[in-house]
Amino acid sequence: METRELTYFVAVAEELHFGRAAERLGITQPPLSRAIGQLERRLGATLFERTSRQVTLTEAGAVLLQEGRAALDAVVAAERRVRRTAQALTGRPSVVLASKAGASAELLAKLLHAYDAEPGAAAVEVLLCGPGQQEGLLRDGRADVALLHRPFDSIAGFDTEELVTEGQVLVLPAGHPLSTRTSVTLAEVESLADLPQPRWPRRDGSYPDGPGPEVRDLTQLRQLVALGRTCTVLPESVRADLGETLVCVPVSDAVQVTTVIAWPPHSRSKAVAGLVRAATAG
Amino acid sequence: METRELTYFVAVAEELHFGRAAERLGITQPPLSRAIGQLERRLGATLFERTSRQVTLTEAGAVLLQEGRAALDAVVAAERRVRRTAQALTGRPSVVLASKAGASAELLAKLLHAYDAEPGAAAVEVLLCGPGQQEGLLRDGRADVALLHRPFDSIAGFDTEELVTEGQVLVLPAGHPLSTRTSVTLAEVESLADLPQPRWPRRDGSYPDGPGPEVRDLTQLRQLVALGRTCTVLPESVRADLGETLVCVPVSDAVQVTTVIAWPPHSRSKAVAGLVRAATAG
DNA sequence: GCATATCGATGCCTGCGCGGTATCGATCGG
DNA sequence: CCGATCGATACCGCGCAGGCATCGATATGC
Repeated sequence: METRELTYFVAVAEELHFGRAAERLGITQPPLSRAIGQLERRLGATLFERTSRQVTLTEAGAVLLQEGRAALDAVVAAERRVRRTAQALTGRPSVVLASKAGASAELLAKLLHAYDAEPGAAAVEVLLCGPGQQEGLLRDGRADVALLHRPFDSIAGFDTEELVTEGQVLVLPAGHPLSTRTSVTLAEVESLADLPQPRWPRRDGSYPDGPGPEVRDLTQLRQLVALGRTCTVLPESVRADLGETLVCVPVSDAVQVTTVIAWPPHSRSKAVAGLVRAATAG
Repeated sequence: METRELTYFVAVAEELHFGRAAERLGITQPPLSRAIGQLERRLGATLFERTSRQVTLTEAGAVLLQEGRAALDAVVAAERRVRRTAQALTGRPSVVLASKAGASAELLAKLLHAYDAEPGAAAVEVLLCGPGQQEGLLRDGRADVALLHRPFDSIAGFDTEELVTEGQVLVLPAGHPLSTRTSVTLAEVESLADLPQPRWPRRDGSYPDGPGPEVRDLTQLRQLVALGRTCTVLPESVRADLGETLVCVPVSDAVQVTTVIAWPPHSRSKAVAGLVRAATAG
């Protein structure tokens, strides 16, 4: 199976429409139809059920979508990492570390400081991204190592080391009735009709339904909390960079959040190893 | 990057010889040279340092070998798993479970029994293989789920659930001086000049140097122990199928061995989920 | 109910690129 | 210095990917 065929298949499987998929791929529809047909013949499996009005995935197709995405990610990751190591030879080597913007800020600072002190430390490019994106960055080679937060981020398929575990706090606008409490429960948080929970984007970028505001990052979120439009439950460490207008109250029954450092399981990179060492030593 | 190019690259990287690599690939040397050259140009990286007498990997080449193998495995795994799910639709679905021949026999039997009792259980094909091979089987899709033994097998990149943890015992021919002891230490085992430790094959099939006999599986090993040519340290559960001629003595300071059930992190398969459930429930 | 639009499949053609043969050029051994 | 080894290059032919035109099926509008 060639990566070209896989790319074509994934495009059709995602669009469920040959014409749009072809457009996305920058080719015309006929060769795409033929490529998929040929792939099906070679695999001995029907991947799509198609009428002239509708295209649906078969079970075999669903399997190929899942596995094929992983395979394609692995291929482009290989490509990117080779490019980067080649560049590294003509300059100071560098690693890309992905972290959620705003999360684990203090930990990240300490980590970078500790690693920089190591002899032969590489330049660390920090890639701050939205929640749920680090996984993809790590999988397709745009990042070499990432800070993830269990149980929110999936660590499936990566090697990890635990760094810190912390409880969660409710972040409220100052002056809210609950802001003087010493502790609240999740049930109380969810029943706050005046401060509906914010809605985060799914993998595909769409938002679930609900009354709360749509948010993409912590800066937005902080602003919306300060404006009294929402409240949110976050790991304790956010306390560090909250201003005067926001208040934290521990949530007694929220799950513990563990920050882990994660990397692709076969990483050969000395820089990644050094970062992991610096992280776990600190 | 096309999988064909990756396959070519891996062949050359493994052989470090264009002629032999071409032969292995079933093509002639010139197109192979061109394919590699083109790949290097497209990646903007030199992958091999070649004189007319010697080919060596560059650092970028080493990275591509590592990542490229993983990527190729992912591609062929996708292919195999699609083929298998398509077959499964025209008959009873089946899962392939890989386990080291001879290891965890009792656990495996219990697991299969428990799973068979589930409603809608798939047929389980058991693939008994040599030590260190399960990882590859799972990675390239020949197996869907495997029983691994930490810390011997690498679980990097898989999802796992721990099943049992056990100590290790020294397996000796009956009548050996140490066979009457209630416990021994690793130091004692290693100093047994009359019974040198057996040598297991590496990934590539070659054997390390040393005085002990070369072994490929537990049956061979058991026979060699019985013949008084070697001794070995194995998890306790081997006691179950040792005959009269072999004796076990607990090793006080050997690492604990954990048997885990492992599967590719994105597995969609109900059968795999069922097996994992049966394993952890038992 | 007929005309029309939509959409995937098919037939046909062209050009690129993969693979083969022949050969060159560099390096090492005798 | 000659020959053997091995990767690179030149040249050629064929297969296949991709484009255009069109077909057949199905849902939609008047």
